[in-house]
Amino acid sequence: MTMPALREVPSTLKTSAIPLVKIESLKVACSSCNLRELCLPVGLSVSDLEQLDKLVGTRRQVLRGNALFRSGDSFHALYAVRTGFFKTRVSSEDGRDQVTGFQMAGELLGLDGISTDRHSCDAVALEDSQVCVIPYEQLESLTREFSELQRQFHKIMSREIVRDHGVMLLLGSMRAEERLAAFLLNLTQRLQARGFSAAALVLRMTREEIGSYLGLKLETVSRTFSKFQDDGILEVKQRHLRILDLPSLQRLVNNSNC
Amino acid sequence: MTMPALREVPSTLKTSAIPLVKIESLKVACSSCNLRELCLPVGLSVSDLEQLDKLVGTRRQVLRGNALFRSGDSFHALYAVRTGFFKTRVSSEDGRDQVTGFQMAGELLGLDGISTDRHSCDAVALEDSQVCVIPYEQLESLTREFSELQRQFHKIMSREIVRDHGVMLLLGSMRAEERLAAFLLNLTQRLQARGFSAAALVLRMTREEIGSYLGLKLETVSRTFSKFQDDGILEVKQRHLRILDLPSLQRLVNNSNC
DNA sequence: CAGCACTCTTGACCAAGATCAAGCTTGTCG
DNA sequence: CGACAAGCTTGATCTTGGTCAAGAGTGCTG
Repeated sequence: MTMPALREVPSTLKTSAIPLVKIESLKVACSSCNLRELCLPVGLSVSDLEQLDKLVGTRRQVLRGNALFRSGDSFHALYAVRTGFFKTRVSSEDGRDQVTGFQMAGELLGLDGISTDRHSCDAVALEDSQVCVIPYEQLESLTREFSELQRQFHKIMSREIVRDHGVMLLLGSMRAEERLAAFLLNLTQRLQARGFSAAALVLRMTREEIGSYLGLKLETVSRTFSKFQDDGILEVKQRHLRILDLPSLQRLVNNSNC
Repeated sequence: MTMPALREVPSTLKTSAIPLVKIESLKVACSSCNLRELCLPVGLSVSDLEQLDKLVGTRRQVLRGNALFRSGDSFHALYAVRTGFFKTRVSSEDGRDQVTGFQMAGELLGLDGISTDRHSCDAVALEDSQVCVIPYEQLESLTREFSELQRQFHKIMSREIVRDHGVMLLLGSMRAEERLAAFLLNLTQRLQARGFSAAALVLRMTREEIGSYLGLKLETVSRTFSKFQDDGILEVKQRHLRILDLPSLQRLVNNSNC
């Protein structure tokens, strides 16, 4: 599998400046989407699902390196990743970036925008991707009518808060090896839930992006990968990983100080 | 002002084991609460507010060192801090804690519980406190009827997500002085929004709790306080702080590398 | 195909913050 | 009042991960 260099497209060319590719022809209804057990529709009845189908009309393609939205963009919709892979990041005024998450198929993007009607982070595609557009006004109306959808939506927001707390725990109290191990375990769990092998994976992000997410420098990420390889825990070939000793990884995360 | 030692009450005595003090006599309706411009009611019409009054019936007192809820407790209600001060914390399996936030009057606790119907963090009172109990089932029903309340509730959840991203940025990319400066600025802003002086404040938490929140050890927090005092930025007397040079603090957060 | 841009790896060295330890302050309680 | 317990400060030392630098791998592009 080829993995060409990801050059970020200059900011001026991003988001609204790029003609949005809408893909109505390839329309797939939520009710027949193979992600419906992972995405917004989880737990919905057939009739609720039909309502959701009316809501999620358009899809949008985002090419690698382009932003789905950027900090400051006005907020109109949530996005469900249909194919591909994203990162989200926040920036401080003095230009420092922090990757706040990586999103794969079935995961929701844009919840940050609800609070102020403007997005407060960037969402950038790490490979050519497609998202389902969920107009927010309409979603709010629909959740007022269908309590199961409302419940599911609230759970998704709450889950994001819980996830963020987990990242804080990682950033605030784990050492480099523990952070990387926790990251890898989380990735493989999510890939497994999508039917991929738990043992072999291809990273979609650079060492620098992993480092930013984990509060480490790229050199430390690289060294830690090498150490895991030396210890027989991983096989690392650039972005291709094979997990050789899952229990060791789990031990690193749980029994860290032993 | 006295500040007696905070001994944490043993876990077995907490939450449900302690007879909950319900304070119906002191009932204050949301519509006449002096926190209504900071709390859930923000932006609601008079008629919506009257609905909210019906929902928020009981209050509950939580004494210093006691938990309002703990990780694993089943989730029934959100809580709005009416008086006092809380911390929330998550724990990893191997016993490490991470303080994920400090909550003061008007702020909401318990959003973490929505995702799995169980709380995933502890909320502990740092001083004797009172909270308004917001039964969650009823809140959901009410938000289906009143779109302004719905909108406000969603904004609060989203704001929590955005706040968490800010903490990740802090934990992932700032140095000790910057972290403490950012923490102090955040605290004073929130105190100011509640009508307190921006220049003088009394910390409700220990150095260790600040350290946990900021991903630092208590000694580092203490040393950094001392450094700020030596630099003429702060006056530090145990938990009593006076901010002498606000611009310097702001510069520390923004122009960190200059 | 050559050159380039980007990413990754590795080594040498450095520094921020952790750890360990001692002593001090403040408030509690018998 | 005196002893004790928490919490805080400060010093000395150590460790982890950051910084700087060089070089190698990979794939794109002219």
